[in-house]
Amino acid sequence: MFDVEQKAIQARISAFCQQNDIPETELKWSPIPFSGEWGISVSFFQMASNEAKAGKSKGLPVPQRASQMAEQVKDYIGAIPTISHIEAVKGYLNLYFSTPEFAARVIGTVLDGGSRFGAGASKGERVMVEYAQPNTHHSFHIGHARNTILGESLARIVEFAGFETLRASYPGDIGLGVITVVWAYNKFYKGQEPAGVHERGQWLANIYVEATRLLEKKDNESPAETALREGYEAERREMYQRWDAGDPEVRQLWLTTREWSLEELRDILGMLGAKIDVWFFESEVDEPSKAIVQELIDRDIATDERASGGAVIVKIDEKLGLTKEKYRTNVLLRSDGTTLYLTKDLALAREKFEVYHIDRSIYVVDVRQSLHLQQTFAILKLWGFKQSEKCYHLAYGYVSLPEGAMSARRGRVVLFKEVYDEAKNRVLAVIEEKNPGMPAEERAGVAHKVGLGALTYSMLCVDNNKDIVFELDDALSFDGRTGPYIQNAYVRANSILKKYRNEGGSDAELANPLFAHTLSMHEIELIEQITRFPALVQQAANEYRPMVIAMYAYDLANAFHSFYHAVPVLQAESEAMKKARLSLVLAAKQVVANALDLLGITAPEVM
RNA sequence: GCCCUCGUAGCUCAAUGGAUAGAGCGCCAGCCUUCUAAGCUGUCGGUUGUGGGUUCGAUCCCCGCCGAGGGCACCA
Repeated sequence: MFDVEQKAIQARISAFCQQNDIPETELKWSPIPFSGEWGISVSFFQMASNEAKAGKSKGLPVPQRASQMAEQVKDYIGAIPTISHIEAVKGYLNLYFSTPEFAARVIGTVLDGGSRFGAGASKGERVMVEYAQPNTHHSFHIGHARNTILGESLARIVEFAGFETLRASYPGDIGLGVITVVWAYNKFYKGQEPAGVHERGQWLANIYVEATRLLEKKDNESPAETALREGYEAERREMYQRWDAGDPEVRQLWLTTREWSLEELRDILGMLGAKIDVWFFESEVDEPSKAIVQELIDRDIATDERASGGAVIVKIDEKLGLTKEKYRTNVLLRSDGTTLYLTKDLALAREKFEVYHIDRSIYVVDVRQSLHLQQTFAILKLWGFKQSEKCYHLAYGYVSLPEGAMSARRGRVVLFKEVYDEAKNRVLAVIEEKNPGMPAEERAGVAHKVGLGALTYSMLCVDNNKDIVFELDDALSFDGRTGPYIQNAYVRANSILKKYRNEGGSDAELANPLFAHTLSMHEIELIEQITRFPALVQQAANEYRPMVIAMYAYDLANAFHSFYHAVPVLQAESEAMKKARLSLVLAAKQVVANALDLLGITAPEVM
């Protein structure tokens, strides 16, 4: 936002270096640690060090020389328009902005940009974010929620940063676990169907737990129990074979129950604000993946050991010419000719490249699959896809419970829907306590937004690589560094603006603010936070880290809350000051909304 | 055995080569007759696991050690 000033200063420093025989050094710009004023700074340590290394030392230790350079540059630069004053301190050159001009420029830019403020120019690249890969016929638990929340936020961030973005979901709709449910449903519950999308989905998940128990070998089994269990096992195996052969009856059962799961999944994705563009079903990449195997054998990438009773494998390290083991060897096709996860991921990747023409591919997948994905990318490279260089595994730590790992098979999970319902109830209780005047018809909507805001933020404010132990009270906290804290900043800004409008004010009057008054520390801090947003969007997108935005949203809200508390807006001393501050409130509200939107969080107008 | 991630305040986490390592929670003390107290202000709290190295400068980069978690061909 201050490119013009920065470049002008940079040019002056360059000239200074040439005149004084100092080797040119790339300058590192950073904000000045906040001291009640506002500006940018540049350090001279690197330059002093380079000078010494080039044998042009002026006989001073680097830190002293850096200080000296800062002093000299300060005198050399002279006055710069819109920079109010310059100081040299401890090897840094600090340039302070002329606040009235900069404040007006910043607020004007935000109000012009609106919901697009902070968005980057088009990158000319198409990126696909693959997330939301739950198995069908199972439950959508809090671990899936982390995946989906992270993926959706990342998709919003890269899109906002300037990438054309496609969101992809890859449900695991086939496999032994799925068949287990179909078998048990068919055997024990055929024809039944609970009412309600979520009730039905959870009911299916319970069937899975029950079926797993029936099929599991127990200690001290009686011969009769063993026979029964083995009978079940044979039925399940037969059902899988019939599915594989395309048996219409089994396929119909599978499709019907699958649709129940997908209905629930779509409902949950809707709640989380995730709009999936492309659905890949595991069952649909199975056949294409088999064809790939032959191609890879023909091209001598894969090794066919089936003749000797083995499988089709890829010796990845060997093919890449690596001497140290890194990607190791993996199986592409079982000895019985059936495909594996890796096989399907290859087929899927090819479809992404050839059908959707993506340049960049992001996989939001549990950290435990790191090796698998590195292997996938390595094989894609061997296969000749140059996009493999731009495949990225966004690995995130898994979510466990205080009592240990979650297990869908054992029914030891915390369901997303349960947490969501609890979140809403807790928000409703807080509304009853703090805002009893809120109309009844408004409460459900606010509870939805704030409850999900709390949960979503708790998932995003931790770096992806951290494991999370899920504690309901922590995830649904409304105080401190939380979603509701940030939403509340939005609500308070809205509240001021609402009152202003009710008193006959219009937003048009705020469009071109003049900051003629001496700005308080709180106003400056708030404006400074606002200016950081566009650069942080780019950083978050480059690093694939929604947490960057999550941290920022809190800092911004924090600056607003402090401002709100300390600085009167509608009661400002003068009309001009009131207008300027209202513009600032309007801009702050906009940026809070933009940042929250990138996190997949909606701010309510009241709470 | 090999590979990956991590180790920062009592707890949960930021800071990815720069100025005095920051927040939240918890504890303690203040602030609602004023735009929403889901808030604000203040206090307490640190040998950044450990030993070296690189650098003008290291929580950050490199090496060793200690500790925690995860992964390593016919599961996904």
